[in-house]
Amino acid sequence: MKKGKATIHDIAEKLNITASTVSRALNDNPRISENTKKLVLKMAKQLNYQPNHIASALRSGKSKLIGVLVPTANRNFFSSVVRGIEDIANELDYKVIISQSYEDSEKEIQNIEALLNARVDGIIASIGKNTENFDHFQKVLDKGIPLVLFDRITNQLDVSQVVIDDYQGAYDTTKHLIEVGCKRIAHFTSPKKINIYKERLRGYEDALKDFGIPFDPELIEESNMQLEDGRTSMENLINKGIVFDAVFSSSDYAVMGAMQVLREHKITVPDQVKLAGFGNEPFTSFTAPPITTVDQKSIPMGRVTAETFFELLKLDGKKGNNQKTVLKPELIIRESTQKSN
Amino acid sequence: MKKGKATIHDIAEKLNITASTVSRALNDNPRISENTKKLVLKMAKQLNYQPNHIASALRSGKSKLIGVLVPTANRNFFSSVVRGIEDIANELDYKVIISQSYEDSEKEIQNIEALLNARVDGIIASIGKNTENFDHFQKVLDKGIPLVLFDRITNQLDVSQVVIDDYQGAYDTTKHLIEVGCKRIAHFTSPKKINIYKERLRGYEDALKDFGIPFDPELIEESNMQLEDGRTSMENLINKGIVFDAVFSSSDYAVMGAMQVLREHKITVPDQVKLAGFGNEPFTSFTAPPITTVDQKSIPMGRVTAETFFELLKLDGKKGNNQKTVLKPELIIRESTQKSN
DNA sequence: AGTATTTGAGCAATCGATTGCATATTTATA
DNA sequence: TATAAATATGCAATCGATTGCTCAAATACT
Repeated sequence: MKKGKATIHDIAEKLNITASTVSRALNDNPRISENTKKLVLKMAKQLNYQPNHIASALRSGKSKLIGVLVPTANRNFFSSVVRGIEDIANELDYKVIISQSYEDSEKEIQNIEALLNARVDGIIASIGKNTENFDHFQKVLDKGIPLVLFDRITNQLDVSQVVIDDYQGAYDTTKHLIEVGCKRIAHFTSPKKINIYKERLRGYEDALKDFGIPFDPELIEESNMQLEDGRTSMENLINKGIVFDAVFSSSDYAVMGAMQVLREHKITVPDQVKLAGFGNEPFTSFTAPPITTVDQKSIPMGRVTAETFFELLKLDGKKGNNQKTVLKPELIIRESTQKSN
Repeated sequence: MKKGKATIHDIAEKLNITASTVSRALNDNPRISENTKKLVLKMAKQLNYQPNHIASALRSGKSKLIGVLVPTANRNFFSSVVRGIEDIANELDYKVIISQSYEDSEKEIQNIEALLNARVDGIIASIGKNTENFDHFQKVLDKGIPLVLFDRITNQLDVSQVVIDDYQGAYDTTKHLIEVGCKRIAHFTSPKKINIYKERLRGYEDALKDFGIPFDPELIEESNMQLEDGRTSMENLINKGIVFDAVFSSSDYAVMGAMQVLREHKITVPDQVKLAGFGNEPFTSFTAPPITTVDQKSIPMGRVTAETFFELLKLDGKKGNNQKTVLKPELIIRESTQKSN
């Protein structure tokens, strides 16, 4: 078959009208009569007409593509956010290009470049952990291209953003640990510049303060927050002989590592040490015992992010006020923080 | 700023040559002198020229976009395959549009439609579990658009595909269980039409046969293979009073569920029952005990799939022989199948 | 020197849809 | 019944890059 390419011209020809009319009819332009629209639609169906988005993108300057940049699609949180974004985007007839930075600054820069080259109408991004320079994002803003950041944000950019209340999540978790009797709560955090870890640390500190528990810097372990790092952190605590009865980790992965090390040392969870993570990665519910964690409301976050994005898009380059949305996280209490007898 | 749009015309003007020459120079066309090329490249850099892929796509009919359709990007296996694909694609200056079917046939059809509408140059896909009708893929083939399937394939389509040797993986795993002393090995599988589960079942059966262990249909549990299904399957076995000393599950998720139920029943792993999964999802290494599983070589699979795809692309619609690549899986032996004393 | 080749570059059409600016036909208003 | 206003459609340029064809100049070959 000859590439079944029906164009608006073919429709026009059959109907003895012009392509402009067909184009307008298809776009439901009010200047076209209902009758003509009906005819055009019918003929379009009959010819199995498929609009050529490329042509339309070229002329209109709108590609109907959104670039989504995430550190990795492989994390439940990110893939769920993406799903939320897709839900909204697809409703509005936009497609989503996902690209992954793998927490690599260099790749992040390249990906932004590539997305712009693909002529996306805008970008939704979550910043890689190791990114400390934000010029590539600033460039996007400078070009007047809609940009929304979610979760991994920075305040070095004047940009719309959607986050959860990391402070609150951390505060609630720490409070919960205190309420189940913990007095020496270790905290795993990251030395990286991204806000989320700082906020979680702050929530932890404030909860301690509010409940009259002294903050002890010895209980803070900084790392890259992967599973292996969690193991190392836990081994550090144990080897240094530091006394602790709980760990609140800013990452589920790290707390998982900690749990492994505890088990190897025959230290029981939750009896001797209670554990809480952050992120509600699926595996936290699989483990024995299942791990208390903070749900980041990923799908709502995706939807809100997309909505914010589309509002920005509507402004069409006109500078509006940047929106900053903060979603409430949810503490998911599981066995790992069960009160000991 | 005025959308900093430098076009080939701008370059041409500055250099007092025509756009055609610029275009050819940029594409390294042999009909253009080295000298001119050098000048063009220099001016392009100077004007910060960014090629408009949309325009080029319209004219050339090549969008340099590949549509990748996966059930969910949220699974380590799929996201790793995607990563492998991206690696190769980016090297060749192609971008990847990921779209997720969420194992929903309807969404799968829509996504294929959307990808075609986005004028991707071709599609790489893994079929959703619930898909039993393949017309939408056939349509892609009929249009002469390159299509490569990986992992979740079907033999109802005449198409290039990349899989791992599921049979071998299952055979090796079963053999391993037999070698560590198991005689009553249950198998979790799916009733779905996709090949992978059938092949794994076949590998399981053949290994039993080769080692003189009778096949017992009572030991086969069919389900959708999610964590919950694994729980149910395990409960079924226990409730029916079926004797078994191992489970080989075609899914890591299901085996995880089984492990939970075993623990609840105070049945120890690996002493009383040994467990093996399939997929090498990261969490299988987190659990206590870590679970023996089969690694599906996801990144190589992605790379091979992409390579197959690009070969197809080179044929440019000319019917070549469909390639079928089978990769060797790797049995990852962990504590859950440790020989009992 | 005279014709044949090769080399380098320009012209203009094209990809398919969109859109500002007419124009023609009705309908409404004075 | 003119004239203004509204309605429905056409014309032609345009988005930016690509490409078949043509042509001039330079080089090669009897």
